[in-house]
Amino acid sequence: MNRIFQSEQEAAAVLRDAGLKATPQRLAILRALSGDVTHPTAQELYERLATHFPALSVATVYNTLAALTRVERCRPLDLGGPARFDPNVAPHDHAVCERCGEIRDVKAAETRPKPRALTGFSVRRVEHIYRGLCAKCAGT
Amino acid sequence: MNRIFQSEQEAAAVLRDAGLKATPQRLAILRALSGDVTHPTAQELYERLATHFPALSVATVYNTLAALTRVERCRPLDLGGPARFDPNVAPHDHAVCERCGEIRDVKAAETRPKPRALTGFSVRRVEHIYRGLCAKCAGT
DNA sequence: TTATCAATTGATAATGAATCTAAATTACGA
DNA sequence: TCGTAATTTAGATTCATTATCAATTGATAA
Repeated sequence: MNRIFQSEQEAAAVLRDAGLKATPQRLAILRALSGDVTHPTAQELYERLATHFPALSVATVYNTLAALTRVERCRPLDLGGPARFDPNVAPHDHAVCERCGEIRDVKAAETRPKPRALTGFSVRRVEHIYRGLCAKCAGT
Repeated sequence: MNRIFQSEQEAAAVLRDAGLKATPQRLAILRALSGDVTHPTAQELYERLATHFPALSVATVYNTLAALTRVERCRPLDLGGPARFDPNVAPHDHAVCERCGEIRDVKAAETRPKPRALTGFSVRRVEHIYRGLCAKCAGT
């Protein structure tokens, strides 16, 4: 489970431990992303932060997300459309609603197929995407 | 298994049966894509065809691929980067080489987790992506 | 055949995501 | 406090994709 960084100190430590300078923009981005369950896009994060951080640039958001990814503090999701970012780096899967676009975390299925040898291909990680309708959109 | 359309007649029939006009550009695109195992991008298909079809426009390639997708004759793959198109619409998965980018079809794993009910989410289809290294890149 | 007409095409413009650039700023160890 | 490499920023740039719309064409009916 990923948690929100309560204090700047805590967030700053995370960045420094990863060998990244703890700039105010990075702190803001890290704190905004961590604990966010909605899998925001870079643009969404930017808009959310720009209000309280007028000088922030989109480029910085992209840069920071790339840095955080390198450092295993988040993970990009390619589900079609702009990349989304998941602060939960523990292995898990995703359910995507085909109507409203909601992306929900799914516990890694126990039935998760063993990364079998695919005749020559050495599997590093398996990714599962469940596509369908969320409760709301299924209208249950 | 997907096969190559030997004759234009055959390809034309496929299009008409799907309620699509059998234009020369569509025939060319359908025939180029069918039986292609490389999961080409729209751009790649365009370049391949443009040689023998100078008047072809990229827009037409995109339009046709969208039409073929609607009609279940191919399937777009979002794996990061430009969309790729798979003429194999039978359920199967993909192995993506993280070094060279090769995308290989993988028989739908028998171990494929049952689209379980995800507390409210109704799963329509499950997608698996195996990321790792292909035989060549693993340097075996 | 030929006429008709909606579907389709193609050139280009427009949009959107993401990266690059280069100059100005800044975090942080010495 | 300083020096320096890392970082930020605005804007330009690239690349993928969609939109626009006049001109063309496939399919059908006459």
